[in-house]
Amino acid sequence: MKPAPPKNLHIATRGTTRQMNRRVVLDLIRINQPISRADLARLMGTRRGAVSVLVNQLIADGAVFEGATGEAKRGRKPTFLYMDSRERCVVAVDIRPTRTFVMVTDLLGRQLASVTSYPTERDPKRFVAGLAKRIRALLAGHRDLGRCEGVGVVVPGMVEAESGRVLSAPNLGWRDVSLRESLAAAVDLPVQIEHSGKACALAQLWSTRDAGASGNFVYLNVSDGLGVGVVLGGRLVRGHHNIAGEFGHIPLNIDGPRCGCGAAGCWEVYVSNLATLSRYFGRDLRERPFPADAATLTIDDLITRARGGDAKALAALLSTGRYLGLGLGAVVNAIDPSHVYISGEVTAAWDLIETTVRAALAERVLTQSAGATPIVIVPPEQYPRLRGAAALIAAQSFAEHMSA
Amino acid sequence: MKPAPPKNLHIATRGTTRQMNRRVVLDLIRINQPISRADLARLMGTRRGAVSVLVNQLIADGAVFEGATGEAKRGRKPTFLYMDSRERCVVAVDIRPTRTFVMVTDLLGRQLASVTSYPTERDPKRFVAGLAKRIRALLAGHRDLGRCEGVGVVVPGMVEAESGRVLSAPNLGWRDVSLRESLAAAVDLPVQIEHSGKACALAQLWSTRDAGASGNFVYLNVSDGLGVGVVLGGRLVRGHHNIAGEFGHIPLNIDGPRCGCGAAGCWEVYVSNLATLSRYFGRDLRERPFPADAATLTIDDLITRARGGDAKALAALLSTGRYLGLGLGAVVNAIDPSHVYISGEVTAAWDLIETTVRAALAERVLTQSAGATPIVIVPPEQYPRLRGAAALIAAQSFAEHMSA
DNA sequence: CCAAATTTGTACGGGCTGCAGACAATCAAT
DNA sequence: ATTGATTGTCTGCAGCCCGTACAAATTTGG
Repeated sequence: MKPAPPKNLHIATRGTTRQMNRRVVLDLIRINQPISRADLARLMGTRRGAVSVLVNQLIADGAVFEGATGEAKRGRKPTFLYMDSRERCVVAVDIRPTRTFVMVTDLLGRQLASVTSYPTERDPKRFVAGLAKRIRALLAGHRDLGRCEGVGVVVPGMVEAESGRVLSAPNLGWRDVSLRESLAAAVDLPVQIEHSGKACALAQLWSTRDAGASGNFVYLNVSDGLGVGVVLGGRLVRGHHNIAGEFGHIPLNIDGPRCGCGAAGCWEVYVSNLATLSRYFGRDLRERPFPADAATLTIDDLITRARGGDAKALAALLSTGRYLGLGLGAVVNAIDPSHVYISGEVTAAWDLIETTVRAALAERVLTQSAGATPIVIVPPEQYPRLRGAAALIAAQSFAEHMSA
Repeated sequence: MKPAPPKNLHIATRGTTRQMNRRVVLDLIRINQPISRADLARLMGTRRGAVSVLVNQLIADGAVFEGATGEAKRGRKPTFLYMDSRERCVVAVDIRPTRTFVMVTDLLGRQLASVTSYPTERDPKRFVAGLAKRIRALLAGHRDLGRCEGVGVVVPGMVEAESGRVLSAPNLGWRDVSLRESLAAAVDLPVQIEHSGKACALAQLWSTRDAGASGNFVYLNVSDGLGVGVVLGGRLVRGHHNIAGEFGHIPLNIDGPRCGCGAAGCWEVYVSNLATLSRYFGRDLRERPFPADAATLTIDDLITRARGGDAKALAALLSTGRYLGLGLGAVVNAIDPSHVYISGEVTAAWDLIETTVRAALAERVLTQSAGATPIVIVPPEQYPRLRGAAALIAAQSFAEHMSA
């Protein structure tokens, strides 16, 4: 009789050392590709012999492949190593209240075909049916992209980690929808669902150069809602029920306007696109939900008007900027990140609102250094949310090569 | 020429496995002592031979010692192992705005002598001189306690990790005080300084049974200020500048009363002891700082009055309870902890305010499960802050046995 | 064109580690 | 006294990294 399994207690066995280094090698190849065995050894501070064994094992497992030989000023030319992402693709889906976006990427999250979008069907059942139909058609039309490894989906709401059920997505009106199960059955592919903020943070973590090294950052996605993802110590913070990071629903004012989540005065209510537009139209923010059919004007239009000299538009943006900075101050106080990444439509007006944001941040922050926390804008051209969706599948496919 | 050192990149070497298991064994002995080698092997799921080697090495290093043989129903009696905390002690110091508390503990944080306290001197230089004098006298009078391993100090403010300087402690009126350096010179002992919330969380982490296993919790200390410590994945969250976890300064209302930190409407302003007392006296919270000499009434007195039927006292407490729950909702949304620990004077009235706290928490939280997050009260008899101070030294002394 | 220098990737012995099973010591129950 | 169970140790084995040496590949210098 084998002894009881060590539950949640990291005992190191003979193979643990190999596993750890295997992971490091795979990470380094992913980040620095193309790279040679000798360069890996230099980066890791080990001998070339050690990495050769690891690399050859990864090649045998199909995680890595040898490409063309590289150039060297003197001496034998190195053989470059690449992540093996050939003939495999991922479907990334971004569900938003108004429209749903679909993209095909490779295993590294690189775009392989143009992004398509269509209006979001609010009924879960019909939504799944429509999405599955589009995914099947997309893959049938692009057989050259290789085998599809899975579908990654980001939603503006909370997701249960194990089951992939959407617990609550107020902006979609969804509650307890078993999205993963039904979609997986409809497309006959592995499906991963995650909160948009968490997924964006995950993608950012993956594409960061110094992977794992002091990875303490916060990712903010400002759009219909306010999605936040937190990475601490190189790991995405999930919390006990996988609902950590909901900074969008910390209060700016507990007596403020009501939020879709049921509470009052959440940060999200002050900085979402809807909030900015409502402010422009002079409506009371308390009249939420704002009638959607009346809002033909988009945030992009608003920014254009602000640049064109519309004082009311500029004021609405600056007001959003101020609230953004105030809430950011709370986040910085709580997390003390080394960076803050922000994406979303409103970042197109960053040059207009930056000083306002920073001033508001400094107002609430406890030290000068915290007030100087670098803010990095992630431009919409990078499709951060779709990249996050792709990362969900890529990370999983990656993990398979870790333990084997 | 050795290759460059692997910067922030966890490469596993030959000895890494041993180090990891050494750590696990030491942790298990600390938590479960007294324990035998055979029981350790069962807990870890390894063979007895493996743990024997580890244990004997720890004994040789003086981290662990063999005690009396234990009892067994059948077979050979096991030899119990203990953390070697004999003839070593730690001085724990809790600096609070009104009084400073001092206690002597062993390396496990167990109280060895009665707690003493004296009024806090606000001038840093004179404070250090007075504290050093008392520590020297205390140790001279208790030579039976063995060699002092160091002095752990908790302060209500931010501390720079490397230098041990107090960056800012508004409630003490301190700013950029090099406390560790000066105190270490005055008492000629190692000194560790830390924020009270972080230290309490650290102590809680250490005394928790399942060390490291899904250690996701938040520690709240409600007293003169609001000290918060966060533990995620079994690790204390420090952040980039060691100022993470300052949830005391997230806003409940950005237009609220001014806080000592410079911002407005911080959670701390609504739930600190001063806030509760001010509410009882009917003063406007905006008149901060409250005149200290006028406040001869303590929170404990207030609670006594509330129990005696003083409706105003009860109302003040319930109001604090409501704000406590509202802020707690923000913390739970952000961190999604498995537990919340709360200590501080006001917890003596927990039976009076619990339902109010829970109702307010549920109001702001996003899921039902999050609203049911267990709240554990840490009673003042356990001296949580002093235990936290002791843990600072114990953890360090512990770490020395990890790598060697 | 050839030899020296340089770089890459591989091969082999050594040391450290955990793994598995056997063994002596110890103690209660029979 | 015998039996059976339990503890702690010991010994051979396999896995892994470390250090060194070595062949292959390529540029540089004459």
